[in-house]
Amino acid sequence: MQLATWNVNSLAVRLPQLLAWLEQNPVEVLVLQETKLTDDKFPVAEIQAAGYQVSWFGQRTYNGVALLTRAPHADVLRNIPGFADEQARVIAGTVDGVRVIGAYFPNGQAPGSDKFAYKMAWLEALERWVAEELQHHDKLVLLGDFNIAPEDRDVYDPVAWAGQIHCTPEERAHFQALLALGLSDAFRLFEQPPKSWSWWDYRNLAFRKNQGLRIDHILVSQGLRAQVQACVIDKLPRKNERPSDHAPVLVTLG
DNA sequence: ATGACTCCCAGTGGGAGA
Repeated sequence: MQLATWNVNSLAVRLPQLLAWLEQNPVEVLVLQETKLTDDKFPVAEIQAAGYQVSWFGQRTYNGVALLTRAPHADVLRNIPGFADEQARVIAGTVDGVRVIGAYFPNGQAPGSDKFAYKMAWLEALERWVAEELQHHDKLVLLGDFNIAPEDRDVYDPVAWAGQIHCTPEERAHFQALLALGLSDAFRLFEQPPKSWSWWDYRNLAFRKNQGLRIDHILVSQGLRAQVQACVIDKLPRKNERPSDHAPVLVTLG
């Protein structure tokens, strides 16, 4: 069973790339972020034609998430229960006995800003909710665009990025808090190439120079950890014409 | 270098992303 996450940065623009990618990577589960589509504009027919059952939750201009599964999924939740949020950032469902939570974490913009405070509040709410979900689901995967680089080795220039958004001690403490719930960073269960990133700035020829961050993650519960066989970042879509700035991340469960 | 690119909504520019 393969699960993947991909921030597509506008599904309206990236739909052809998504369908091509799914042909090459017929994963059982895919969560999308930054669809940037209101629900009435979601391309449900195209995605169903590709062989997926899909739930979606969007808004115009910003945010927007979706859950695609080959098998039927149930118990769909949109956003974090008990956390009033005007932004469409979370979609969860259960498929093949696995609780899947796809999330587009807030960017935070800059430490000290209102958006950073929102990010902190959102992270606290997420942790409370995931802790509760873990009480009901032994097999759980939390995956998406976390907008957090957990360690300096996840940053191409950790000195320049020290204390900057995605790299602040506060954000990294929240990432550790998620791990402390019993989740494991699937990517770090394996030897990985150094300088592995999941996002590269559109500017400055950053992809060509491999200047990026690892901010898209797949966290697995203890009940799944022994089943994790591989976790990789697929850089190929970043080489497309008009690519997303993020690459998909995939995990393989045995 | 307070930039660089891309997307969106807008409308001949500006905000946001990361």
